[in-house]
Amino acid sequence: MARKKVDLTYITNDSKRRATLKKRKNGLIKKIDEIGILCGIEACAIIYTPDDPQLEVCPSDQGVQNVLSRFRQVSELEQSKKMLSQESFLSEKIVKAQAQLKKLSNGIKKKETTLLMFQYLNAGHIFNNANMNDLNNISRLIEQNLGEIERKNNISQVQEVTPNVKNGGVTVTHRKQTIMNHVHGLETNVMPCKTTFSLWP
Amino acid sequence: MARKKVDLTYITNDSKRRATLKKRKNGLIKKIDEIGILCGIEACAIIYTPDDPQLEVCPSDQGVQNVLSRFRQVSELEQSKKMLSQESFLSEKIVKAQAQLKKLSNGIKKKETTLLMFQYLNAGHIFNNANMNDLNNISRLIEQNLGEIERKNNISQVQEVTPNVKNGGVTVTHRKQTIMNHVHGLETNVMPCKTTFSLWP
DNA sequence: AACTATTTATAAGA
DNA sequence: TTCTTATAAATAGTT
Repeated sequence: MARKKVDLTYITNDSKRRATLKKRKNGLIKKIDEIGILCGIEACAIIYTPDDPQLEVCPSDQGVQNVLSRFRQVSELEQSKKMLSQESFLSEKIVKAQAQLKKLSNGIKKKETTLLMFQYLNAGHIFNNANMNDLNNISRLIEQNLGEIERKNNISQVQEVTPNVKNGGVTVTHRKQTIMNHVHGLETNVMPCKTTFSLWP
Repeated sequence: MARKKVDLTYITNDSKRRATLKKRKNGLIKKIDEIGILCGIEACAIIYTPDDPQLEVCPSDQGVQNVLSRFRQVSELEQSKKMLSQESFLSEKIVKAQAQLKKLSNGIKKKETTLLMFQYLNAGHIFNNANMNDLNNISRLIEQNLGEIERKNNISQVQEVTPNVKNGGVTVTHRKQTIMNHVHGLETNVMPCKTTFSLWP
């Protein structure tokens, strides 16, 4: 918007294109911030720039930023020592991480924002993986069953998958326990986040 | 931006706020579109409006739109018949869905976009669930191991979690198989997507 | 990175 | 609400 009407086609000139991207990215950040504040809604934008490996976060929610940087630190740490697999150590880490997250997520709004950020981070490293549809199926599945898992903390009964009308779902006690074992055994083997976004909550 | 300088505070007047949201939302869509075209990058925005349950998708990628609507149809279908749990039927559905996705994801770019969309849809229904941190941990874990699972399609060896330097990871053959059982047994018990976004890829 | 001539977005008004 | 218009804001080209 200036000096000349934009013609909406790919800018082939490299430096010109990078300049435009920078300017418009900033404009977009501002707009996203504004619409959120003015209209009292959650808004964010993702700009995927393959060449520029920078992850930006709006300074509006310091809590989320803290979570993010902590998350990234853990990712890097685990990347360099992938071999750690002592269950006691790992489950201790999970408990700590959960406590931190719970502390940060006192309001539902904050919770939602935090979740979004994790989703995007996740998307970042999943991009380098072919099994996205599998992952999607599995995460839906697990999400659905986690609540039940937590309620029945002491599971000893070995049971097969059977319909359970009262629950409006399926009873999978034995299998759920096995999933939890997985989590505790492998949680910190985090994939490095090779793909990056510009991102604002 | 007009007639008066905006003061950046929440607009308390209801109709005014809705009007502003509508205008600025449109502006944002346009900007997102433009930056993507001009700079040749992937860009999208999410605007979470609790009251307006509409999921918008830019008409730029018809393929993604198709996937989305199909995905939503499946979600609704499964919501109304949560009880289906015959493994044969379900794994057949998974195979079909995977084929569809593969067809749509011929380029990496398209693949990335599709994944983003699924992530957001996911975020939508996870919002109504308290276990987001658990889910995040688990999905990272599973994502990491799925590639290996697929390679070893016929797993019969029962093995405990042991360090495996050659893989740069952990051998979890038995447990992985169990996770796959879960997937096949429960995949279509999809949570309804109660929360909605405005969304553009 | 800063500047400015313009275009574009939009707050208020009709 | 939708349309119009005066003005603020964003930004293309320039330095």
